[in-house]
This record gives sequence, C-alpha cells and structure tokens, in this order.
Amino acid sequence: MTLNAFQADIADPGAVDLAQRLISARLDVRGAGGVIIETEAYGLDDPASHSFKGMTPRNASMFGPAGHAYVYRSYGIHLCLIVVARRGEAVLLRAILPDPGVESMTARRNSPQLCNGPGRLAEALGIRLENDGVTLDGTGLSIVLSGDMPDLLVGPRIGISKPTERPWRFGLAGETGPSRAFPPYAKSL
DNA sequence: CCAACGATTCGCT
DNA sequence: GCGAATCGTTGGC
Repeated sequence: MTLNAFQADIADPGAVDLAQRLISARLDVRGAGGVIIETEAYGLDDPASHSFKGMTPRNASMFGPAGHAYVYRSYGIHLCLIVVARRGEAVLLRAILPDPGVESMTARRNSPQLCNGPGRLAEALGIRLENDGVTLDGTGLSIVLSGDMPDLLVGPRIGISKPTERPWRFGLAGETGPSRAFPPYAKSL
C-alpha cells in the first residue's frame, strides 16, 4: 500500500491528536480553500460519534484508511467534510479562513459568511456527496500540514445532544472566524 | 413499514 | 435567543 504525502504525515493518528495538528493546516478543494482554524475530534468509544454503533452504509468511510474524506448529509440539508483518522475516528472541519478562491466560494454561498461552520464550509468549497471516501491528496481535495505549533483554543464540541461531553473542539488562538466564539473558560494548550 | 432524529443554518423576534 | 426547514439514515415493530 502506498501512502500519499498527507497520509505519511499523519501516520496512524488518533482523532484528538489529528484535530489539533489540523489547526493551521491548509485545505484545498479544486482551487478553493484556506487555513483550518476550527476542528472537532470524534472517537471510536464516543457516543457522539457516527462510528459509535459500528459501521453502516453511511459511515463506512470512517472505518476506511486514514487521510481520506468522510462526507455526509446533515439535517437533510447540509454536507459536512470530515477527515478520517485512525479506524473509526475522525475530525470534523468546522471553519477555515477563506483564501484562495473567495470569488468561487461567494458564488456558491448566498451569504457573506463563507466558511465559518461545517455546513457553510462544505457548501463554499463545493463539496459533494460523491467526495465521500476520496483520498485527501491528489483527487481535487488536499490537506497540507503547516508544521507550526500554533496556540490552540480548547472547548466542548458544538451541536452535540449526547450527555457525554468532551473538550474536543479546537481553534486557532487569536482568530475571530470560528463558527461560534469559544467559551470564556476555553483554555489554551 | 413507520417514526424519530440529527456533527446545521437561516430568518425572525 | 428561538424555532422552522428538510430528508436520508437508522432502528424498532
């Protein structure tokens, strides 16, 4: 099995570890993209994770090779783009700083809010359901880690109704672009 | 077969 | 801040 550059960089990543490393990484989708500033980790033994109850037709990509995309439809309306980590673990991309490709993103979005929120981000970048399962390096979708160790914000995940809450939401410190502000008690790593 | 439920967003109050 | 929109997936009967 051959690994592409991204897969080699993240070798056997846990979701929490990968979620942190993806902050400040660069995402590109067919020429549009930006710096990732907000992520969330989802684990295997995690009631909030789609993988919690095992593999189903929808979440099969979460059990595939690390470094691939998991795309699913949310609330019957939006799409979300997720980076697969270790088997059954994954990282939801919640916000990027839109550049380059602002013009094409603006055309796809009917709002000045381009990429702050998982559904908005997916729409702005033109993510499609058929992108589910594709590798994140070389098929139109790519991620390149920055190599930096940026200051991270940490807080509870968003939109989770499960009782078990974990501080698995990460943000780039100093950015005003996240989908929602980090709570005052959010701490840096 | 049918009912419940979202890893959300948008618009209105 | 709150509720509607919207529909595929999932699980129970």
